[in-house]
Amino acid sequence: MSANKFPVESLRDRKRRQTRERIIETAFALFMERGFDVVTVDEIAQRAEIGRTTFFRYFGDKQEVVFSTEDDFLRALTAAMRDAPTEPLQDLAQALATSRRLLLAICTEAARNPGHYAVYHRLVKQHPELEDRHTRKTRHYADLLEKHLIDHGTPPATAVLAAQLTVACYQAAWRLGSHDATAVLREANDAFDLLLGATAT
Amino acid sequence: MSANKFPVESLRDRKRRQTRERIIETAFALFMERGFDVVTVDEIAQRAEIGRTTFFRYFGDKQEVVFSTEDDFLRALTAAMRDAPTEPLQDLAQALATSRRLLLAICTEAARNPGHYAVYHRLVKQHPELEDRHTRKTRHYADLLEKHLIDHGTPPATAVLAAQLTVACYQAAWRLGSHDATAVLREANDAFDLLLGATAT
DNA sequence: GTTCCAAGTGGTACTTAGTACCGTAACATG
DNA sequence: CATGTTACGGTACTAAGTACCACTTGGAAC
Repeated sequence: MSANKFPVESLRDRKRRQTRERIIETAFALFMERGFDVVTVDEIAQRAEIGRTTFFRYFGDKQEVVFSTEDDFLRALTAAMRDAPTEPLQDLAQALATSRRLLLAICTEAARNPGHYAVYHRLVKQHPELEDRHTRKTRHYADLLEKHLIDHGTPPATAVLAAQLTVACYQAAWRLGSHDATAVLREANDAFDLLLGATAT
Repeated sequence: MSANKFPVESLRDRKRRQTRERIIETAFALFMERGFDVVTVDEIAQRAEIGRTTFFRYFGDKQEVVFSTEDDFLRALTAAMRDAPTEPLQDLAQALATSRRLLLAICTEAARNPGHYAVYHRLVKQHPELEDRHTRKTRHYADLLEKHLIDHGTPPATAVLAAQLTVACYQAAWRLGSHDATAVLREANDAFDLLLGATAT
């Protein structure tokens, strides 16, 4: 179950990884070229030199290809949560400070691959159905943040709100949105400052 | 184009409204009975005694039936925006107060039909693809709020954030979520109080 | 290396959502 | 009542996603 990173990647694993990457590259290229909706799975499969069936073995549906980096973000987030200090978090301000730091971990991970992020950003912004899915992802982050806060002693109502406010800052940044990951990160921080600045005064 | 409410509803209009309502009722009944994903459009059409083609004439896709009350909410929101005082809105606190009032208008409209809201709530919570669409609706509200604020002099960055924070409060209420519209309304207000309470201190 | 098992692959066939088109029926208007 | 417009339902099509099956390939044991 766990990815024991060093039992040497077998030939099978390498091939699997390669075809996965080939699918992703092919799909993104086609999507950017002609738009997500008009590109068929058949087409992606052909260009990636695999069968249609195989495509759906790697990705549950056409949209999932677009969100293929999701796992990396989740890993970054859970790692950050694991490393977070275990002080009890009582009020909204404390909760926000924590979830802000956790969100930052995700953005930082995204910034590790600026090119990919830029393409992702454009694609999602241009296709409502992809943005729907993107917000599902965001909802999931909110759930994880919320759980983390509750586990650290934040009252449920406060935790839920803090999580939602945090993703709201992220959404604001996304919306103001340059296609640049680090810019989004900066804007998210600005949003937090604005929010907490109001709090401090 | 505009619904001139009094040229007396023609026979055609009445029929149209009736079939529309019949489709909605039939669909909701089936969805609640067996789940959104397993009910086919064919089935809805048969039970509603219309052709499959007609279904898609009334609703762009299967999901749209679930969100058939959307128009009412939008009407309520735009009406509230029209009636809103035209003082200039500068800082985040002012912007939040305004968008809070506007959001309230939507919730109030929802509370006018508690039974329908309860069913809607259950359905959406049980089906991720519907929740995706639900958040698209919420995004749209955010866009409208944002525009309203900007039109009333709020600086763009502040407006975007205020709009996102507002829907965050709504989302928190939704998530804490009883199936009851008035309860959601109350919880949303609590969320605002919590948020602004931090602001005031 | 040969054998054997597990895993990955691609093809066929099926269901369903959604679109385009067309002839027909029902309403509206003079 | 005649005529134009709007709504309707059927047929046929494309594409996503699923189920199933026969085939191939990598891994491991002997």
